[in-house]
Amino acid sequence: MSETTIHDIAKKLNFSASTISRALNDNPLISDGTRNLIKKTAKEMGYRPNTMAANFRTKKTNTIGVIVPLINRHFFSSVISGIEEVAYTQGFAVTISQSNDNFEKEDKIAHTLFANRVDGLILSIGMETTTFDHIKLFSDRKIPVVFFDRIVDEIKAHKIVVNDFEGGYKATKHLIDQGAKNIVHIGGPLNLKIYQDRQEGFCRAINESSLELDESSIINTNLTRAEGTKTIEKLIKGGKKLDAIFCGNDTTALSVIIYLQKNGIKVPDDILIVGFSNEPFSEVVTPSISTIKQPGFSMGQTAARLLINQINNKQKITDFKTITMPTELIIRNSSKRT
Amino acid sequence: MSETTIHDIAKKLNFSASTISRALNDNPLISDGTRNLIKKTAKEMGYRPNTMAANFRTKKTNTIGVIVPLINRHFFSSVISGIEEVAYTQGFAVTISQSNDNFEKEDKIAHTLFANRVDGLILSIGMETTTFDHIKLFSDRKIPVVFFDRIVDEIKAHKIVVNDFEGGYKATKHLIDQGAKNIVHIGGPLNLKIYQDRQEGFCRAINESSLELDESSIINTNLTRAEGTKTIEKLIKGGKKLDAIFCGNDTTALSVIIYLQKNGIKVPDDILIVGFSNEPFSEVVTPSISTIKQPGFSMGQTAARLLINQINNKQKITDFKTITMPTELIIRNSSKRT
DNA sequence: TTGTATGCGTTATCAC
DNA sequence: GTGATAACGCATACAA
Repeated sequence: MSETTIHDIAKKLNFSASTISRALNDNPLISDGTRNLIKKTAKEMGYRPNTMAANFRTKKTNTIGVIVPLINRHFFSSVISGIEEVAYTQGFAVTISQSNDNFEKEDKIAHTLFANRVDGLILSIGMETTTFDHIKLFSDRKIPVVFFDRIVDEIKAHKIVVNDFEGGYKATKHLIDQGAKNIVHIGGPLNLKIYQDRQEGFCRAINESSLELDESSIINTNLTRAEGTKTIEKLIKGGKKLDAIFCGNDTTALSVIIYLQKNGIKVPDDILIVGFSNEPFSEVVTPSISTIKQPGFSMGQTAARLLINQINNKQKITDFKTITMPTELIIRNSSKRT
Repeated sequence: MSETTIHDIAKKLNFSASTISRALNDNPLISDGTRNLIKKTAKEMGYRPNTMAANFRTKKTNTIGVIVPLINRHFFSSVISGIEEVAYTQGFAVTISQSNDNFEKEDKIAHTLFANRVDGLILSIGMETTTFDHIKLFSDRKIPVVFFDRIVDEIKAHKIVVNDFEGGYKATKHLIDQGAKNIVHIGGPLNLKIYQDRQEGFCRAINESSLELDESSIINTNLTRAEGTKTIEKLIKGGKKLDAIFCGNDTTALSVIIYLQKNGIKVPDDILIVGFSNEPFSEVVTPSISTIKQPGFSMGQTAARLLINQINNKQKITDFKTITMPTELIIRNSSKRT
């Protein structure tokens, strides 16, 4: 019933447990003969290493903790997929949690992951998160942390982002190039840097053009489908003059398009729309949504590589880099002036 | 530098380590006074329990292992999301891996999860998997296993599936009710039981009606976008008489719709379409795609609840149940006879 | 090249 | 109620 341990093998072979341990870990001190014998016997006896015991002993879990706002979302599951792929080849397990954009949950998850002594943490913070003690828990103790997408300035760590500024700029510039004169930006909450950056990209593009930057043309929401609908409704019913909208994500773009269509306003004929993220649906809705592509999978790969490097190279890192992945403007029908 | 342990607290408070341990674990033997004192001091000293040590001692990791073919896919990420949600509320962590439908990887993942002594395993097997020693590793040692979606007959365990037969039946019946006379089924590879079942549902519905079941009306593909396009092209160019198609998944339905629209054939006016899975895009494309909803999220929840029940109730289970989650026909525009 | 001794931090079994 | 002690399975410093 009970699992065989290295002691069982030792007894059977008249070796000491340390020899068994060394042989199984390919320690070069052990002679080929005994190593082979030990490995063979271990297999015969159905030996399965108790990683828990080894972890406890070595204070290494070979586990990476991941916190995302929501697993079930294309961008995040792509990132997770990329993380898992790299982690697997490097012998790391991946423990995943979702914060649901709820600070309390994020905080609790972080503490749990810490208590489980994950070797490193990769995360994208939730929308409510404004304090970072739960992250400092890790960084203070030299446990590597890598941020992606929704990053945090206050904490020194490697960060993987897409160039949100560039994305916002490109999207807006494209609308201007299409002849839009009154462009509205429905953006995300400004406590998240990505939404700040997208918004700044928007502002820059406007300012570089001959258009006026109008405060009332920037609305910040939580970028859900419901909020998107409410926001566009308020704009339209309020008589806001607009001929183009740069939305902070595709979901918002979608809700806006649906609302407009329902109310007899044509996209792109009357109002041009650009979204952000290249969600799978954006390609196939009618009209297809112009958007900014974020390379989720390779962001995950990069994050994992960076983190594992830190885990393996114990020497402390002095210069943390922020890797900015390029964005790509995908022009589809929602923004094509006919 | 080093973490404070229960011994540090014990020394400071002149208690024994056991008392600290008991107090921290709310053992009723400890008096309220000392418990409060200990908890307060623990907090002050920044004590963080070393879960690794506790796990090692108790042989419980409070961790659930999950293996899916591909994380980055809506159905699977939904299931994972459901698993995580339940696991979190019950105090379990979730370790996730993707097999990429590769047997070797699946095997290696299973062994790693076992070595890490996960308390239970939830999985959907890969397309290449035909032997199950890597799963028996768990079941032989009474470590609970729950299968979902792609299940295995050979192993006794709880299983969560959707009723694919019922789904196929409902979809086809709906088309018949809409007045379709020549219905084609573009189905998936028959080595996977789920596609067999969907196809059987199709056949049953046809047979129960006044329509003839025509062998040439069933085409099996790998259900990719490209295959879908090729298949519908061949049908149309071949002059196949058809007024409705039941597609094995939404992706195929989408590719069929796009092809038909490009070729001046109207959906649903000329040809009715029903898909399968309720992918996010199916709701928002034009025409919106009628489909069969698979409750991924609640499948994940159910799987996690079942697994955690087994983990907590040590007594061995004799009757394993296969839970068949109901499918839901979602009627949208692609199949509404106008 | 192999063996001996020790300890990781916690919980469980006794004892008092 | 609380304390002393052992044990979980493994890896490693030190010895031989």
